[in-house]
Order: sequence, then structure tokens, then C-alpha cells
Amino acid sequence: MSSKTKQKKMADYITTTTDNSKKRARNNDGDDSESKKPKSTQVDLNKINFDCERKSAKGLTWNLKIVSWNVAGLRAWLKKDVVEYLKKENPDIICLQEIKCTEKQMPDEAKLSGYKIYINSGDKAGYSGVALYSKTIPISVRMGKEIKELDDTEGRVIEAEYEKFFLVSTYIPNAGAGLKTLPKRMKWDEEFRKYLKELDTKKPVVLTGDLNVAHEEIDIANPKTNTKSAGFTKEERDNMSLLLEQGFIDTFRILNPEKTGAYTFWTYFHNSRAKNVGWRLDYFISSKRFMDNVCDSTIRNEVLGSDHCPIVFYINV
Amino acid sequence: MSSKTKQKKMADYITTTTDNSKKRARNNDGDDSESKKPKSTQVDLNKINFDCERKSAKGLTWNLKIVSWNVAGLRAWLKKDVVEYLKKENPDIICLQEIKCTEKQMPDEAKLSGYKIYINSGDKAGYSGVALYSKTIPISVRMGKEIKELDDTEGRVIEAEYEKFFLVSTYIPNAGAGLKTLPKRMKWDEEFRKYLKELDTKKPVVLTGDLNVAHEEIDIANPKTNTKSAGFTKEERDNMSLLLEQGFIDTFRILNPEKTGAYTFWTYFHNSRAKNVGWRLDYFISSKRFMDNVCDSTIRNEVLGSDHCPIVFYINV
DNA sequence: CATGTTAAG
DNA sequence: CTTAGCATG
Repeated sequence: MSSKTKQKKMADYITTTTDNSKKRARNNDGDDSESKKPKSTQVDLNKINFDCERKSAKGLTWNLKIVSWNVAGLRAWLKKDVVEYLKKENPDIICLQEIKCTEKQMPDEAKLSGYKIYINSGDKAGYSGVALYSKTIPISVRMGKEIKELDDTEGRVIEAEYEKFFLVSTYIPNAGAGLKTLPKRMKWDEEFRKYLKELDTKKPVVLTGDLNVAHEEIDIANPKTNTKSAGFTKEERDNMSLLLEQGFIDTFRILNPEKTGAYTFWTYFHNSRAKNVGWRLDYFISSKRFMDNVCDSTIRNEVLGSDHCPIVFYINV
Repeated sequence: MSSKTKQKKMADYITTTTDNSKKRARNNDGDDSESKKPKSTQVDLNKINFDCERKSAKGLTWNLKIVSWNVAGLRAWLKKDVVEYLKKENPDIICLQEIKCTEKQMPDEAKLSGYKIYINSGDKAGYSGVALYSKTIPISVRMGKEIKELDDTEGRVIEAEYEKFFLVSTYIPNAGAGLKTLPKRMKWDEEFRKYLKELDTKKPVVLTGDLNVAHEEIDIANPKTNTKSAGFTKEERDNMSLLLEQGFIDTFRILNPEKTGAYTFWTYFHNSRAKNVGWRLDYFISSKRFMDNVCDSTIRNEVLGSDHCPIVFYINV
């Protein structure tokens, strides 16, 4: 049974695509002859296998696909043929982090038809912000600011309840240059850990997003020179360990225990991406008891659009 | 006698071109295959007549050419084939306004060989700033901050003394959105007028640059709708009249009394330049008694590079 | 609409 | 290096 047929039956019955298409009725005296083609900033998408051969522990084929992507500014990201990619990937749920815009600022091209869209954009303009796209309407949705355990004024968390699991998409605070916001991060990690522990008592949890930490040495290209860098301090790594000790699994790593060079982020400096000098900062973390539903957890390292790449989670529910 | 021969004998005996060429020795693993050609942003320069047929009142041909240009950010301006234009224009003196950079920030491409370069960059980073390029070394040069009559902390004035005249290049303060800096502008105009009056007692003065005022209705495309706009208020226009009443001449206008549609600035909005919805804000103003030396005062409205175009002054000295 | 900041990553 | 903000024009 192909994924296409599976996905077809879930899609297209709901849309939030507004049609007040912000037509730029501007004072333009017919002088737009220059047709600036932005020249494809995307790789050849035909080389990508969007399906997944792996089965769940119970031998079942996936029937739900989740994509997570730190877009580092949704408006700039949209200009890089990312919608074409998303259409081919065709996930049931899309989690975006660092959208850096409000719902009002969101261009129409971002309002993918077939998805219900939830946005938590936070207070500071142009900073942080997360979005969740879902083909099916979740049982319930909570923004970070509605979650009592969290102090989320910056648009860092969206929680969506589905029949078999909670999905939590997050953009965890960066510890900052010179680690100047490491204390804020430590506080966040603690609160977030408690929140997930509590949530996990109700129903299995799938946590995804930019956790802003490379957990182990295998998860970063230059472990030795980055022990004082935001995202690879002992403090942040230990907090990730604490989270996992609460009964959560790093799904990519458990499926690929020895795989090196598997990163989801490369700084824009020094051609890092071309050299694969990267970090694995984006994860699908699953409640241990939900692992039987997991088919695969993969990294789309070819796909361009921001300094992070998308990651893909295939499950059977 | 061609201007080329004339200019040859003045040129090339002085240069400030430093050769510590800021070579970007960067961590670049041979991945710069993309050779991004910026595609010509300039018009066809061969269509321009860089010479001037007009003679001075005494029947003499020009032997000194001055160009003035508000570049609206020298670093961005440099990317628009402007050096190619300047080489073909080949002026003896170049006055630039709104360079928005310091001497240290100035790219090497801006250090045109054959010219001595003087820079007044002011305090605020990326704001205002003027430069003067001269093939011959002036008798003396004063920056605005060295002129006692002026309070020039923003990099708005360079004064150069030549044998027969003073050249003053200026970028006059904009009255601002909602005219919120009109008081500052009024104060500046008064001080500047006094300064020029004093200077004019010593030697004839040529004032050039962005005076940030369209003097008369003929100097602006939409006089009726701009009476409350910075650059066309009664206050600013009256101050320009006061300056002229002190014994100065608007050289372009005296040579072209009825010429309409002659502008040196077009806002970037609404395709103004393509529609020639512009303002004449850039001038060559001459002491009345120096008018006998003036051959022509022209506008290079075809030449691209900023929201202003260059203006050219041909004199015999 | 364009330029050069700034803060943040 | 890149995004988005802002102030200024």
C-alpha cells in the first residue's frame, strides 16, 4: 500500500487558506518588465525518497508522517522553493520553529491548503515563534502561554493532542553568545522537563523541534572545540540526558546508534554545510512506550531553506 | 583642444590608492564556483556626451570639471558600475554625499587612482558623510567640524580651497518625516548661510551637493502636493532664496530658465524615476562674480547608482 | 523601496 | 553569514 493512497484519504477535506489574497494594488505604471526569476535555490527533489521502507516493531507500515523544520525566518524561507518540497514530502503534520513572524505577517504562500494552521508567535517582533500545520484537527491544541508549567512569552511551544499521543513542537532557548543566556536556558530546561513528565502521565508524547543541544559527541562535527559553545555545554547536554532518563527516547539515535555525520544544522559561516561541519539539534523524542509505533526517524539533509534541514518522523497509529 | 588632453596633463601624478588589498583569506574550501555576475545595473554610457560645447561668458572652453553625487550609501553604490561611469566622465573633482561609511569601511574599489581623497564621515555609524576627490591637491581643505561657524558633527561639509575659488560640498540636513527635524534644518541653514557669506569675502565660492530643497515650483514634479513635504516647505525654499540674495547663483537654472522636468532625485517609491516624478535637490551654486568662469551646469539624469543622479559643472579657471 | 544599523542566531 | 528589526531618507 503506497503512502500516497494512505495520505490522500486524510487530506484535502479541510483548509484554512484564506482567499483575501492581499493583492498589491500598487501605484505601478506597468514598469515591471524585469521578471526577476529567483533561480532555484533548492536541490533536485526527485532524488529524494519520500517514502519509508522500515516497519514498526509490530511490523506495521507507517500511516502518519510528521516533518519538523527550523525555518530561521519564515518569510525568507518561503522564497527558497520550500513549498515545492513540502508538497512532495506531503506530511500529515508540519512543525515549524523560528518563524519570526506573526499570523498577520504570514504571506499567503505559507498558508498551505489542506492544513489547519496554529501559530504561537510570541511577544518580541521578528523573534522566535512556532507554527503547527495539521491535516486533521487535533483533539485540542495548547500554546506555550496556556501551559501552566511554562513561562512561554516568546512563542516556543505548541502542544497538539491526537488520539494516540501528544505532539509537542518546541524551539528551546539558545544559550547565547558567550553563554550569556545559559541561566535562562537552564531554567527553561527544568520547567520543560517537568511539563513533559506531567504530560506523559496522560498519554504518550512525541516531542519535536529545535532542542538547541547536540546531545553526544557523535552529534556534532567538532566536539572538542565546542565545549564552551551554546548547544554543546555540559549543562545543556546533561539536561538532555535528564530528559531522556524520564522515559524518553532519541528516536534517530536509537535507530542509528553508530551513524556519524548526521546533522540537522550548519552555521552559515565558513561554508559549514558544504563541508558538513554540523550539529544535530533537531529531534523526534518519543515516550518509551510509544516506540512500538515508530517506523523511522530521518534527516533530510539535502533539503535547503534555512541553516537547519527538515527531519521526518514516520509512525503507525 | 579636447578635454581629454587637458585632463591628461592634470591627472595621474598623485594617488592615494593603498595596495593592502584586504585580501579575504577566509576558510573557503574551494566552493566558490558560483561566480555571481551582478548583471549590469548601469545604462549604456556610450550614449552620453561627456564633453560640453558651451563656452564661458568670455568665450573660453572649460578646463575644469566637477561632479557632485549623493550616493545614498557608498558601499551599495559601488556595486552598480559607477566606477565605470566615473572613469568615462573623468572629472577633476568629485564630491560625494551620504557615503554612510567611514574611511576604514571604504572598499578599495572606491579609492580611485589619480585622486587625493578627503573624507568627513561624522559620528553616527552608517549615517550622512561626505567625500571629496581631487586630482590636484587643494591649497587647503577643511572639514565641517573645523569650521567655526558650523556645528558639523554629522559629516556634512568639506571645503577645499583652489587658486581661483573655494569649493564647498555639502549634504544639508533633511527636514524629516512629519517635518520633525525642520527646526534643526532651519538652524543649519542660518549658520551655513553666514559661513558662506564670510567665505565669499575671501574668494569666490562654488557650493555643491545635496541642498535638500527644491527651490521653485519648476524644480519639482508635484509642487502642489508637496508643500508640507521635507524639501519643499516654504521655510526651506525661503532659506534658499535668502542664500541666493547674498550674491549666489543657481547655475543650472540661470542657464536653463524655463527647463521643466529637470530633476536630480527620485524617491525609490512607485517607480518615480521611470515616470520622472522627481525633485531638483542637487546644485552648483556660484558666487555671482565667478559666473564669468562658468561654461555649463548639467544633470546626468540617465546615470544610475542611487536615488540621486550626478550633476556636472564645467568651468574655466 | 533602499541603505546601513542592530540583535540574535 | 543570515534574518528581521529599526531609523533614516
